[in-house]
Amino acid sequence: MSTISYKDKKVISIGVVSELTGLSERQIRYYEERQLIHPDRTKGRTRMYSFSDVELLVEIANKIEDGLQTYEIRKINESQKEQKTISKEKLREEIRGQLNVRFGLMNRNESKFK
Amino acid sequence: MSTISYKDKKVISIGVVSELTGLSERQIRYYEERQLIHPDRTKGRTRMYSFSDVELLVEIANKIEDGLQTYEIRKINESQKEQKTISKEKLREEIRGQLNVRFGLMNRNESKFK
DNA sequence: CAATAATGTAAGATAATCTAACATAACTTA
DNA sequence: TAAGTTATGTTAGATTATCTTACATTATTG
Repeated sequence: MSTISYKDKKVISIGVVSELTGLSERQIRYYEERQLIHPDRTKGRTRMYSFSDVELLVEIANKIEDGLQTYEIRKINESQKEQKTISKEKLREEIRGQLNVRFGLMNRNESKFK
Repeated sequence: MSTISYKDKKVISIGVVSELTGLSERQIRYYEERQLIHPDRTKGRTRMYSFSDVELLVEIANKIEDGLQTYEIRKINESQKEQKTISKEKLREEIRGQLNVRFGLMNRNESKFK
């Protein structure tokens, strides 16, 4: 659990993100202002993005092209995040169920939510 | 074939690489000078590295710690690269063999080496 | 029409990187 | 042992990249 892959490591600065996405730096910073994206910062305050962020930005760009407004996109993204959490929890339950069937286990060490 | 994953995309600048590897920028540039590593460059001549490069640098650092010299490490890396090419070719042959067994095919379109 | 949204652009400041050079300690080698 | 080589540090000056803030503009929306 919680193994952080390369995809989620925030190691890319804004110039490269701009090239990868085709968005201007102005746009990328603006989407942050509208809370669609959340880069890390270095000590020097340089924004750092992950490949996941790049993917997200491309999705954002598509939605903008479709005429959506930033606050709508934020809502969508937030509800998707919820969705993901839920389905992860469901997956966990499923797995737990299967383990119980196979080994007849009760939940031991780990508390139900973590 | 030749799908380039995030791992091989050269999007990381030297400061971050330094943090990820624990090596000084001086060391990283020196290993380039000794041809152990081959970053891309932006138009502005900023060096750009991939996660694979980061992994390679960690291996290099370990070998240096073991007392190897850069030219020895380069030889090792080069022969490993050869090795990889060979084993990939072997894998290809194996697969080809299996396909032939299953479907009775001869090599059609693709020339033997590419 | 007045406000908001999305984006461009410019200016000045700061951070990050580059190259080149000099220094040095630890090895090698002739 | 003297002279070169290796690996690394450090410094300096130049250049590139990024940051923030502000002002401008066009389109959209209430």
